[in-house]
Amino acid sequence: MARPTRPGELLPQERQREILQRLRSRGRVMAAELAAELAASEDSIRRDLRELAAQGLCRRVYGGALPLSAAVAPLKQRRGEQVGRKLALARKAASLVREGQVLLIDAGSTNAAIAAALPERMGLTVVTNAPDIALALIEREGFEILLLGGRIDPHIGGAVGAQTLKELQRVRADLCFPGACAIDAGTGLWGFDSEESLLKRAMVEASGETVVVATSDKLGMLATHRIAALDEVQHLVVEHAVGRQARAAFSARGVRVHRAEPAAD
Amino acid sequence: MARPTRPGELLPQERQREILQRLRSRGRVMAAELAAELAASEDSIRRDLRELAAQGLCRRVYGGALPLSAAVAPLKQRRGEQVGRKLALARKAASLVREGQVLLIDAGSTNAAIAAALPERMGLTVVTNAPDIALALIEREGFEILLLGGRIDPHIGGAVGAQTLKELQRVRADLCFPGACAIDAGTGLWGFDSEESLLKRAMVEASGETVVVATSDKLGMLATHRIAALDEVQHLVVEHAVGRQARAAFSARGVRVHRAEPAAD
DNA sequence: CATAAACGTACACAAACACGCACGAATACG
DNA sequence: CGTATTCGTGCGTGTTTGTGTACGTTTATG
Repeated sequence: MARPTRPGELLPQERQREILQRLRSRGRVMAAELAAELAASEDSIRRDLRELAAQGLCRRVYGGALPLSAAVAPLKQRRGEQVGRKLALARKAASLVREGQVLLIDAGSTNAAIAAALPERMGLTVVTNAPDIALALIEREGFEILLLGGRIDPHIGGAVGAQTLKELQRVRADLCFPGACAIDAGTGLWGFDSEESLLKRAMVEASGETVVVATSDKLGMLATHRIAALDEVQHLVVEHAVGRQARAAFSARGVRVHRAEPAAD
Repeated sequence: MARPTRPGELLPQERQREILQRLRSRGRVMAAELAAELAASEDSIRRDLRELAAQGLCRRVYGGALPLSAAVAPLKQRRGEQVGRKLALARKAASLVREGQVLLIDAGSTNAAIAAALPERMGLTVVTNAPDIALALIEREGFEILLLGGRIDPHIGGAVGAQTLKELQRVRADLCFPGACAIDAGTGLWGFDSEESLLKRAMVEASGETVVVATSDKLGMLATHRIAALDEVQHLVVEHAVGRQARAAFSARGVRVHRAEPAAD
């Protein structure tokens, strides 16, 4: 393939702009990662990095590049324990997504992390009721974004209520990420808020498969509002530390359990 | 084909205007793509691009052209650009809001500044199609927020299209802030993008009063898509530097003109 | 110290490009 | 009314630019 610019592809300058943006928001970029996300060969990525470094816009390191020590602050914030764990979960969850799928992503900080971890240039369509998730995806590229409207609940950070429910019924998704719920191997999926649970229920119904991403404290927990039975949940993403027994309890009931990588740094 | 003007064809200037518009709405154009869409040879397109670049209206790159990095710098930067000027405008615009009103706020960096300048604890309801505006208000307190759903245009930074239009029709607002448009004392309000303008038009219709907040470059400017006549605009907020004559042209036609305080910065 | 991944360089190829030219149409002018 | 001029266009020419591949070198890691 020796074509400089193909219809759906990125121009070199666009790619470099994209790299700089990632550099700012993530604090680091890796060549192989960029190659996959920007649909270019590692060689082209390396060429870009070389140019950017020559312009003094980044610092090259073995494996990728770092910002010019300017935007270290966001990286430090990211180092927070909770955030590190969520990042690992999010990465695992994002890895379940396949080319061209339609994703239904609920509001919530864990789901926001998942959205941030989604690969670009895979022709993904994201339907969400959360402004922060929509905003994060706008600032990246290559996503078809569908916003669910309605009255916003400030505590949830997204639209809920009848209007949202109604809009949701016009959507069919492949994969659904209902936000923070409690999940129990015997009784299924539970939510804490009435209206919120109603919406999550509708999301599960509107999707082919459902992925539950659960921090450890949500495992084996019950709550007041029933969202779905366990056989409506196809995937469960848990933290690395979750023991074999706990995982087996779910996989025995037909749920595919995915364990996140141990939080690196 | 060597005829300058053939019945169905575009004049060079028309073509260039068309290119600029695409550049605005898509964030990039490619020579081959334009050639197909505008029914011209790539050579002509390249000539156009060369001229536009010479005029400083775009940046040429191998394969096509990009907006002048200022315009393309996704929201985050654009927001930070003319903060001083926009802040002054936003403050003035926010001062027009009265207790308990329902506001209809379009997407755009200026409008985001207005939303940020809105007073809390006034029982305001904000209806918006922009995730960033919704998010900013969630993080404050005392606002009732209604999100308009629909497909999101990444360059506009908000929902547009048929779905959004439909949802909008279920809303009545007191005050409307259509985002960055061109305004002319003779012909009224104009927009740059077709779908975007359609939405703005609907916003104006759904509101009791309309407030146009215009940076100086938008005054007396025309564009391709008509949004509203001048008698549908009740308020115009302009920068401090705008001269008496320009202001009089509007106030003579029944528009209340508000001048922002001089930018402090 | 062995090994694999990441890196840089050199090269070939195709797309995109700039330039010059000729043609057709509209306009200007005697 | 005929001729000259101007302008935009398409086509051929050679050049530039970005990309992938191949191969040797450097770097991190156990």
